[in-house]
Amino acid sequence: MSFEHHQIPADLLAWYDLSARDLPWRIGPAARKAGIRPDAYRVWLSEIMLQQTTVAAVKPYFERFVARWRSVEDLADAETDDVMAEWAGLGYYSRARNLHACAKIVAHGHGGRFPPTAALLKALPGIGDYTSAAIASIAFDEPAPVVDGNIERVVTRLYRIKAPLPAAKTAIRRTVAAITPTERPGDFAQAMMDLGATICVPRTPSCLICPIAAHCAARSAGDQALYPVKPPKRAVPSRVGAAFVALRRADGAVWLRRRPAPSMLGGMAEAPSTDWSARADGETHAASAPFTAGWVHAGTVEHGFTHFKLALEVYRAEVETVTGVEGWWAPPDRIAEQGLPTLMRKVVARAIAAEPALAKEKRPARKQRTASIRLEAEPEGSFSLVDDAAAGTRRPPRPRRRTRRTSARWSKG
DNA sequence: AAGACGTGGCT
DNA sequence: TAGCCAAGTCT
Repeated sequence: MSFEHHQIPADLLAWYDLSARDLPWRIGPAARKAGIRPDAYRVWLSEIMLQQTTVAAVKPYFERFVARWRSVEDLADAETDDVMAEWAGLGYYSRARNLHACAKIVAHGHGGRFPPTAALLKALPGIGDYTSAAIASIAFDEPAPVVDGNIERVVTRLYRIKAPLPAAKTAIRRTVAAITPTERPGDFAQAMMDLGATICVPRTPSCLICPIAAHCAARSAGDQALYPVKPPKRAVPSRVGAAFVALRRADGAVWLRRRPAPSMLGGMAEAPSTDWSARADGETHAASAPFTAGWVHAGTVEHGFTHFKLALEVYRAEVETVTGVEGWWAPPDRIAEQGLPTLMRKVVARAIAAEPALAKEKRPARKQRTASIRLEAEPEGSFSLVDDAAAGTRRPPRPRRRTRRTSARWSKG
């Protein structure tokens, strides 16, 4: 098989010329061959956003970022809180912090130009092995070995690499370096990623239409499903906590504060919440309310993170004002601008959807619809309360069975 | 160097 | 449903 290695780039690039995905941060293969290079700012921004994140999720964020900040200098001059708020919902928020730090270095330390080699790029915050190679090859034509999850899959199949990840990374990188062409290295990297994303997919790869099936050892052996070999996953533990949503009686504004930078969701806005502990009960929640108010249990929000599951008990209270604690009021029509991560959007949505305690006493008990109600950020920046169960949206009916929770009323002290 | 770090879509 | 997975980086 090895005597055919030199054919891989040619066959793959021929396929890419016809089948390249049209993405907002890309220039097409035709433009690239005409000597046009993509804007390094857009390449960098897209690569940071795409870390562990799907293309579909990234697209609207990318469009909003480049519309708001047209250059790396613009982004460097933005307020960090604005950058964080614009990032809200994309996840892995240290990326946004590093993004802004990187923009400042490039704008004020490198004259607004990204350094053009992988080695130099890798010194910048948020740019590691993959991203440095991707930017260097796509924006600057350096034949740096680009290795992401797609390419790991493609290469372990091409060469039947049986060593489990991540130990196999060194061998994979060496292999990618050996087949990366000096002509069109950026298109080669993007072609490999397109192949992994559309044909050489994890479960059932479409080998019949693969442009490099002829060079694939796993395809020959028929064991392509075995690669890449990965270690078993650890079970994810559960944590619990409570969140407190104060609503200003006058206008329905929500009291928010900022989470400390180095923590989970660091630097993002939140409705004040307790620590998220491995084990806790109502007593802990009560003692941890941020201030005294008529807190009423409004339901539970469940949220899955990478390394733990979280169940947050949501309490709401209607108040005149708040004193003695750090934070700010977010008017109801401006909640979308506050930079609430998805977990906290769920929390606020749950609290707003909960019926006021007084009304509740007058009405017959009604089943809670915790998971069907959500806050949705509209593209224009508005923020709407969506009730899937009532609105007749044509989502497949979700199996919903939720134990009715009694509203516990208590106040601090 | 293994674990922290988000979220949404798909099976 | 519950798990798996996605253009990784940092410590």
